[in-house]
Amino acid sequence: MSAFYDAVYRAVERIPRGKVATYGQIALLCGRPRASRAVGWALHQNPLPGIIPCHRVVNRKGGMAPAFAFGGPQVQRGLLEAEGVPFLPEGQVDLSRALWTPDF
DNA sequence: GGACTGACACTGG
DNA sequence: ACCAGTGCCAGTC
Repeated sequence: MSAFYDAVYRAVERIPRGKVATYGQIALLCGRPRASRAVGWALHQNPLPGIIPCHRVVNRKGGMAPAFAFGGPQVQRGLLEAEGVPFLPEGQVDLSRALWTPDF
């Protein structure tokens, strides 16, 4: 387990309820603006399910991975909707309103 | 140590 | 605006 992993998990946990963040955002918080892929890797490992809300992490399109883990995209959508995240009829997150901005 | 892979992002046509 | 190609980073073989 590398420090980068910890940084990724820390960033993901920082995402407030009702908001979502893109892999790029997480990578930026980790100090690697171009490590979006590595972020996906870290989340794929997901050694701490339950404390790591991976469902709050989406790609820049607001969608999700084709092979999501905890039961399928439908489950993620349900979790996000339960948190108050606005969804588009296309089945994607409305990044215009739900994108988390690490202001402080 | 080198090469391939993977839940992405960006630029160019 | 959409499709294709390239770049990035960390992990695993």
